[in-house]
Amino acid sequence: MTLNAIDILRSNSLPTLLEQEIERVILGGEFAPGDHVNEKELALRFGISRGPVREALRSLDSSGLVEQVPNRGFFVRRLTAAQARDIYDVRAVLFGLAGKLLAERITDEGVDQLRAFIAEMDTAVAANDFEAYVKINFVFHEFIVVSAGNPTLAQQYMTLVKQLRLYRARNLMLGDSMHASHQEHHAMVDAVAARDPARASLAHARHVEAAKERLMSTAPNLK
Amino acid sequence: MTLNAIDILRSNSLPTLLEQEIERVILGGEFAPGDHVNEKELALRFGISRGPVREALRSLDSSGLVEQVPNRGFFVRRLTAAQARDIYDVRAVLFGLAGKLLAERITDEGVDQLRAFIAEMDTAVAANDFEAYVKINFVFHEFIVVSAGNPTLAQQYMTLVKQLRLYRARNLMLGDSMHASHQEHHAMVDAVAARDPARASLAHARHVEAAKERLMSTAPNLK
DNA sequence: CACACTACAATTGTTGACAATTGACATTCG
DNA sequence: CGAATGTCAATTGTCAACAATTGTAGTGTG
Repeated sequence: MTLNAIDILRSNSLPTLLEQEIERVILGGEFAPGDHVNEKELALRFGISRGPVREALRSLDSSGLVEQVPNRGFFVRRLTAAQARDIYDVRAVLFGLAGKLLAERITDEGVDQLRAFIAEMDTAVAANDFEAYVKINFVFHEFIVVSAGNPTLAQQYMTLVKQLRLYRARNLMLGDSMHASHQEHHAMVDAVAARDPARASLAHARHVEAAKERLMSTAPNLK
Repeated sequence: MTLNAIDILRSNSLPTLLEQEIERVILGGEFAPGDHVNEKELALRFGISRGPVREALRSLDSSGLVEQVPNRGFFVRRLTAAQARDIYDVRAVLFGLAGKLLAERITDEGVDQLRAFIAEMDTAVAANDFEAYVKINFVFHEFIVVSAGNPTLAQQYMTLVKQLRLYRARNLMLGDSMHASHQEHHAMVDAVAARDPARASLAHARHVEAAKERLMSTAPNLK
């Protein structure tokens, strides 16, 4: 089901669309953490005035992806290791809640979908296709928090996932991390399929905690 | 320690200050959920142009306090009972984490401060001074999440607390709720003072869950 | 050579103007 | 009388212009 252009404009204004586009540009790696985000260039690039660009950047500031410095402009947020750790801790409890809610409400079709994600990631792991794994992993996580049925939870969780991409972009995931990570995915889905909220909550939270430890062990610097 | 005017402007731009001011106006009850937030009037009121007002409102949109409708403007967010429940669920796990972290790192001075808050609320409860209780309660909660030492947690938690004020503004807290609420505060602080992370986590999460039940039992409508 | 000062281009912060949209009200028609 | 249409004021969305700020480069001095 696709929206036509009129419907798109009816439900989105320029700053909203811009926000998504700039977010894509930032998280896509075109900007590094700490990079200056030039309003004028962005306005030229999208063929619009600076007003809506500033509005979009304000939103991204609130989402924690950029930081505004008065009279100097917006900069892609730079995360310290300590900040990344903090974000992971919050993300872990949120994901634990998502796992619990999911186990309480999952449908048979939902379990099938989760298994399908697992199979896709199995394939990527077997082929050592890191890039494919990361993509499916993102969609898998998003599916989980959206399916948990609590929009506030999904929004807060995805905000943190995006913030962490600012940190992870600097640190490559190692192959054995991918394997370990995926073992945890199996455990998560097994718990959900068993409709065991406590086990699912624990498996989900532990997955994020383990991801934190894996990431921090490959990036020991505190600053 | 007060900043002089130059320092304030150095570290804040107009939209940032405006955001805080508009937030105060909204949460202070001047606007009801669903009310239209008129850019032009706000600009006149603060003696500035509409540009910075729009930027500030964009931020508040990202924080979930207002909602933007294309070509119609910004409206104070209206929460359904189901949405409020979702927010409470997320808030509960966050507060649980805050309690755990606090129990792990609280100082003797910190415990004294918590006890001081409790004493103040004891006084308010004994005097049936609901208004004073609500104020101290807010500061008490803020102190807890800030003292937990995880800025991401504090920011996400306070964002949810503010959002819930949009819902609670419509529902008065009853006297017995205040008494029950405060019993839970005692349990929370006892667990933290005992440096028992698991007990503190449980007490904090339960407090928010109980607050949810109290609020929902006084507002049965789902819309 | 290092530091201080000056000039200036680039950028940010804000403003007021104009075009587009919407809701409220009045008028017309069946 | 109710529904449809037209009008218009208020407001939103965006733009370009201007003032203010900042960083950089060049120059002068000890």
